[in-house]
Amino acid sequence: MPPTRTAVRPSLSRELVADRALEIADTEGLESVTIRRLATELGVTPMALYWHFKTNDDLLDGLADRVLDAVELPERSGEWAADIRAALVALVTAMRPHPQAAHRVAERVMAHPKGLELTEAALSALSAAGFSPEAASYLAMQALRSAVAMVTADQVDDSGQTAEEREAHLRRKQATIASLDPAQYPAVVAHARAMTYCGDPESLFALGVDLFIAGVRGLAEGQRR
Amino acid sequence: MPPTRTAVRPSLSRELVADRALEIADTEGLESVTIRRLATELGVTPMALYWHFKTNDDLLDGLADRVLDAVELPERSGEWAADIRAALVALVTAMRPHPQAAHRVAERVMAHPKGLELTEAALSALSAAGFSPEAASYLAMQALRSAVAMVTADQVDDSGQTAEEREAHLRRKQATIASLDPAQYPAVVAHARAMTYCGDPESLFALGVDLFIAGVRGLAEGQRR
DNA sequence: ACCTGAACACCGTTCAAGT
DNA sequence: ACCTGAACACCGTTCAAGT
Repeated sequence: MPPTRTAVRPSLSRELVADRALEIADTEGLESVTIRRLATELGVTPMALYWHFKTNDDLLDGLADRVLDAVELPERSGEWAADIRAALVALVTAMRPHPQAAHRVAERVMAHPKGLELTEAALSALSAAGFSPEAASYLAMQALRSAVAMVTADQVDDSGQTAEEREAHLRRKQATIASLDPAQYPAVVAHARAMTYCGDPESLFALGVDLFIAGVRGLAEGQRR
Repeated sequence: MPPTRTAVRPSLSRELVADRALEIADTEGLESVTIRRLATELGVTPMALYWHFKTNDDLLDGLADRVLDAVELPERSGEWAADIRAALVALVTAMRPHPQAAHRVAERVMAHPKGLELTEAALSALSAAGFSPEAASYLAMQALRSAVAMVTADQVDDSGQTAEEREAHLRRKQATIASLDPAQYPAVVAHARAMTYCGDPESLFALGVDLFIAGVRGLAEGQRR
């Protein structure tokens, strides 16, 4: 019965495949996203995926695009600091559920309509703040990278591992730091707990945004001094 | 004549292998650093490298450590802003020749004596600035990520390619941006040139450092208000 | 201590073919 | 349009063995 064939295995689409790939990336890391692995999970031949994606790289782009698809564009207020903050928060919010994919997402920003909207908002805000095109461009890119930094801040490194592996890694790391010579690295040893466990992710997230905004504000004041 | 055997192929060492790996990473990207490829270049069996490195991951750690080895530790001045700036500049200076390895280097900072020295300087400076252990730890890590961002700023994405490929990619990107609808993305189109070509890397580098310092200074003032 | 050789289970990708 | 099958050239890694 050919009509119910889709009940057995719904035919693939670029979005469907990319979403499955994103799930793999979230749980096991980006480098677990392979054509062959993905094909097996989708119950399909590796070659089937080549109809939807040119290469494995293209697949990873598709995965990143799914994250950008979810960006909810902020409305402009006209106040430059508020606008650039809103753009930054919008991007970070979309990326937070997918820290493992963050780097890829950043690379795709200029190739995606939502990414371009965010960049547009950032650039016009920075221009309004008085920065030259060169400075504004650099700061916009730095905002992008700050967003990646915020999103990946909890996990000490973004080597793709499962959640349990990463926790174990964190514990090992804290033990290592705590066992350092306090005479040689007093501040590091004193910060062992704070460096590895983040009690309140929300407040650190806010701190990251504030840091960037404060930096831009400081530079802007210097600029027009 | 066994004594001159070393003239044909000097015996391997962890540092020698890592340095060759770093060269490959610099010219062709991190993912071109494979055990087999490296073995071929060194005129040796793939398995020979397993004597010096446990896994391919360990090899990449070794490569990153070579970058950190070259860090020249700044002397402390006692003024916190100057001290954290000096630490940031020291790290960026060491990483700049190796942008492709920057991410890996950042991950190794807490596992390397030079990295620990930098962290020690950053944490004690941030404590002196009045930040809590949690905030200081977060800002120190953000400094690290800012450093990575600065180093990789020129190359639009860090997908490992040769220098020529990256230039071509840049040109293509500029063309793409320039061909966007100016009605929809006026600021982006206006910044097409500034976004893709960086006239003076030094000044942008300075801007990145200034941005971070200004941000920390702004937060510190808010903190003790 | 330091390196070789054979083997295994992965991987991306091309080409030709099926429906 | 959408997918299969066989094949090729890579890859990391284990195990046993050589000197």
